[in-house]
Amino acid sequence: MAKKRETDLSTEEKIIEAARKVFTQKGYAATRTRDIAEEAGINLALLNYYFRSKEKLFEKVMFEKVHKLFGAIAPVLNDENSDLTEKIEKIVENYINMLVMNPDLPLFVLSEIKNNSEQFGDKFNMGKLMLESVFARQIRKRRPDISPLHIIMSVLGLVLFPFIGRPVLRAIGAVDEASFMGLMEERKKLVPHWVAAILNS
Amino acid sequence: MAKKRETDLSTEEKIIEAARKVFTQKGYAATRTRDIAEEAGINLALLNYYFRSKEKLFEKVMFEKVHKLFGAIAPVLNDENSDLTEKIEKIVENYINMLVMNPDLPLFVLSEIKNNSEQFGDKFNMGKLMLESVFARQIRKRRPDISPLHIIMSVLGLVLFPFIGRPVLRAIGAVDEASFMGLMEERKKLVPHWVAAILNS
DNA sequence: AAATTTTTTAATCAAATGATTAAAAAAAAT
DNA sequence: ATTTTTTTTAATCATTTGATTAAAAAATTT
Repeated sequence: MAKKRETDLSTEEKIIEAARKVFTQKGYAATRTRDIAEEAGINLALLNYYFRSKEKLFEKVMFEKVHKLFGAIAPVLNDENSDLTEKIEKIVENYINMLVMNPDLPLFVLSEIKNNSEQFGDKFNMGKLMLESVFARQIRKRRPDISPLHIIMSVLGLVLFPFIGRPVLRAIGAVDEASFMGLMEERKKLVPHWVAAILNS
Repeated sequence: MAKKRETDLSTEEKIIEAARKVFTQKGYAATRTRDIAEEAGINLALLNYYFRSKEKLFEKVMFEKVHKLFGAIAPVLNDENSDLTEKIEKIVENYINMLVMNPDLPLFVLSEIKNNSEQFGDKFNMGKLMLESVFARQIRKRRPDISPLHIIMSVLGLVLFPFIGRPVLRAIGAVDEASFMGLMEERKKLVPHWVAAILNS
């Protein structure tokens, strides 16, 4: 049995890096394995040698992306040592910092999940887990009169939607890249204020 | 030259109705013309007889969908006879009423625009038009200290995002169809309140 | 250095898919 | 009723695309 050489990792990493780029840019269905191979600068057969199929490669990329998207909120959900205000500040900051580096992430992940929602059914109790989290409990305590889902959807909408709508805003010439990112920086402070106002309304 | 018969419209309408359904459900790339033909209960060649190609058929559907999505906000933008509060109420109500009937619309349109943003470049000044609308002017008057884009993104985020995130919420078992729609009904009253709170914050 | 294992490639396959063609069926016009 | 036009279908094409195979090249082991 041979040891792994640097080139092994390098080639495999070149392929998956290309896959990240092309899948995120065009979606699963519109991506051709040849696109990925070309982007990685390797032969098509090599892609199937390292990963068994387009779907297997996609699953790897998708797994990463899903974790990146939900990783911004997950560690905050059950933190017993922060209050509601602090949690919201943390979620907003985590998300915007990550999304500025990965602006296409939400639209990619949400689209692919919609087209393949069965695969995410194994996380059957993730919904319950979210609604029984410390975060949800703190929301309920502050506003027993409305569903915590309303607040969660609102926070996520205020933070994620600009990135989801960004392609349209850019297409119609409403913002350029630089000013969009400037607005997102502003939103790190604005959104927590606004959510506080919502919780008091 | 022969007159058009009822069957003409009926067949053409059967095809485009099937196209609406399949394209919206699976997106352009994942849709096969055979799927549409089967859904319409007609021969594949007939699809190419009525519409010249998959792309032409898609353009027809896409045009409708884009207009449906932006039609909920467009007539309100330049209404001189309503104040900011009334406009927000109207936008929220229009949108939620329409989205309850077309929950997949936003994710579909935003995804397809992202993958084909060149085609929407002809509406080059639509961005300027939006930022010079009566609506934008009224926002600026109320809050000269922040970009009206912040408020517009926030209203749209609060209204559209729940529908964009719905596939995930359903996949993780956080809501069933009925309770989701119930929440959206509640949001018709909640979101205008919240936006008012944001504007005062 | 020789043998073995791992990596890479060129060539090719088989299935899927958008589209066309030629002919039949139906409808409309004469 | 006959002719002409329009609609529909079955069969087929050509291209694309995911995947495989057999052989070469490179690296590793012995």
